[in-house]
Amino acid sequence: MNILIVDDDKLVALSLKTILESTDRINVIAMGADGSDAITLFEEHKPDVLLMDIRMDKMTGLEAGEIILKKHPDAKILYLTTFSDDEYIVRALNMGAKGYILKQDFEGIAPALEAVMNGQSVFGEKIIEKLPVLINNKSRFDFSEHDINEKEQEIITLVAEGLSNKEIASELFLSEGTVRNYLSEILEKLELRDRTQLAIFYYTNVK
Amino acid sequence: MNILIVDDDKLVALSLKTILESTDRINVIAMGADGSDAITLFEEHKPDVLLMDIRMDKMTGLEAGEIILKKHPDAKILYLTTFSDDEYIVRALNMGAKGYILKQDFEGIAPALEAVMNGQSVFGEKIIEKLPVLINNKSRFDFSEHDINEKEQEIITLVAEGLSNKEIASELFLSEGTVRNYLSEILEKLELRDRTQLAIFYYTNVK
DNA sequence: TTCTTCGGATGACATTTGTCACTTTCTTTT
DNA sequence: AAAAGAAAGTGACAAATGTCATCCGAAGAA
Repeated sequence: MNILIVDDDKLVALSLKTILESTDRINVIAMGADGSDAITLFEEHKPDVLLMDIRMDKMTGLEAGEIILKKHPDAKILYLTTFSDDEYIVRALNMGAKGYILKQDFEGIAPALEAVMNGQSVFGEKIIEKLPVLINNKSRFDFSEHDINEKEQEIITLVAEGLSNKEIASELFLSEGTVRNYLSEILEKLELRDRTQLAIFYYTNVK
Repeated sequence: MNILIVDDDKLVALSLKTILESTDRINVIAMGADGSDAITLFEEHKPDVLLMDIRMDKMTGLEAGEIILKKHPDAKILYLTTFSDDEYIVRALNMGAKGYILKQDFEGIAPALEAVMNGQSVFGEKIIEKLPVLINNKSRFDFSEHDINEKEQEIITLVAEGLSNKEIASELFLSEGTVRNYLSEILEKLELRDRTQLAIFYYTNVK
């Protein structure tokens, strides 16, 4: 498997090369330092996978990627970056990049390359967590971190379905007063004012 | 790396096992045939990665995944499926699955598992192609079709931001009573009961 | 000029909601 | 057995909410 590495940080590029070449299936055929390098080196070597940084002088990895993909729609480009900017993720996805992983977990780059080689796409942990947000503005919320117990979660769900306290009570076989007490507790824990804000919270942060 | 395979098609499950065990780093510790198997076997073996089909009798892989992830948020679940249904992809992403790949390219499953093991997420080619569509497909609600005028829209927006009638009134330089009247009108038009349902409506249909 | 419409406002009313203090009952802990 | 917690409930209260009939003034339409 022939890889082209493009990164303006020589140190990063070199350590990547070292790591990747320690595996026997991967061969680094060339290295570049910016977007225009990426384009010329890609043309010259036709690597199986192009492993490229996003932020670079002269031409960013995204621009270079767009140009390369226009000419070679099957090019496999795997982005490598230090931060996870929403804009970048969307743009990379739209152009048809094969993945977007964070430099920080570079021990995992070799298998990621293997997967890309097999036609799959790979995303780093931090990246994938953002996808639900991008898709429908929903992110996952960890109830346990806010001391929200099982029963409270049920109530939150029902509030988010638009039920009244009375309806929730009969749904859960509790008295209306109890539901009110629970809800009051929930609102305090989440620092919200009323059930509407809770529903909003649910739809913007949970699920 | 210990893997749990769950698929109701014995043949598929067996060939997966064979393929995966031909690599030296992967060890299949157990196999199940439906969602409830997945849950019990997961509890019993605590596999590094759970490789699971989506469509199964009794309990689907998605339901099982949700249950497992509720108890073990760090569980690594990789879905394996024959088709690429939008609904499923979104649901899998929302729950926090580590990937979603098509059975058809099962030669690539081993590296996908490696990548997942390294904390990354892997998606099949056909799957990732759908993501941009999903991201840009935020359904938009056509207010004009429901006779919702300009002012009413403003109020809806503010309700969806969690403001009280009083706050909305001062925001819009109206009296609280007027806001109440408007809101009452809106609720009737949209056939909703209260502001919470309106907020929910907003977050599920608008934007 | 009247008539009508429309945006906005009032006031009154019944409900719903959120808060709080306190009780009961059952289960754990000590 | 006594103490300490949960889980659930009660009653009371203030505030917010939703509904309705009605009113007012300005802008158009007849």
